[in-house]
Amino acid sequence: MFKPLNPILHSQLRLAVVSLLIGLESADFVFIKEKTEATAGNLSVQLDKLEKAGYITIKKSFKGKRPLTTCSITQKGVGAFEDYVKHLKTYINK
Amino acid sequence: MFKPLNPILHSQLRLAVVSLLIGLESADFVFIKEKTEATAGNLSVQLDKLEKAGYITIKKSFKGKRPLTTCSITQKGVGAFEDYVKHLKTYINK
DNA sequence: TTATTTGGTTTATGTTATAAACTACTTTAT
DNA sequence: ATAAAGTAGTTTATAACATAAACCAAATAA
Repeated sequence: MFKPLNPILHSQLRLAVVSLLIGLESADFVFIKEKTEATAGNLSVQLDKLEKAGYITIKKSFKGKRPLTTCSITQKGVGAFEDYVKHLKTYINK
Repeated sequence: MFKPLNPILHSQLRLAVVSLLIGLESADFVFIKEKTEATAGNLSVQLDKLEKAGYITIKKSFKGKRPLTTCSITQKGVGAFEDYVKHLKTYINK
């Protein structure tokens, strides 16, 4: 009846990040921070968890002289998201 | 873009409980426990939180000689659930 | 040159979720 | 009658989580 929800995605910020990255080639730290209205600290931590779960990849580089952190969703991440949504529906469809 | 999710409902078990109670006149502790597959301890704690939030009412009585805990959703609970689902959609509709 | 801003990371703290242990009683078996 | 097992929960201890605050390194502005 109530299928277990993936705890990695059952977090407001991590879900927002994954949701944002879906359909996007990639997005950088600052962009994600602005869209999700997260604090930098929290975002840093949660991106790490998503990466460790294999749901996103994080690439570090420089834009000019400044550090640039670029994130992309992986196939595994897309699959997990779709699964999460499917399971969520067992909760929200009355 | 990403509306904040009500933290009281953004919990697997509490969401399952509210989801279950919607459309039901009432349900007792054991029934809810079975349907949600929660442990009794966790369920006890989470029902308490839902009651303190005003989302459900809890009535204690006896069925024969045994204690009976009966839960019903309140109007406030129904409203919060509907709101939660609406906000969730900002996350899950791509 | 010192102050501020940018782009983050680390750390400390409070909150949450959960299982395990416990309470209080009832029913069943001996 | 008494011990063992079952029912219906609650309380408590612990681990996981979310978050803000403090921090770091470098760049830019004053």
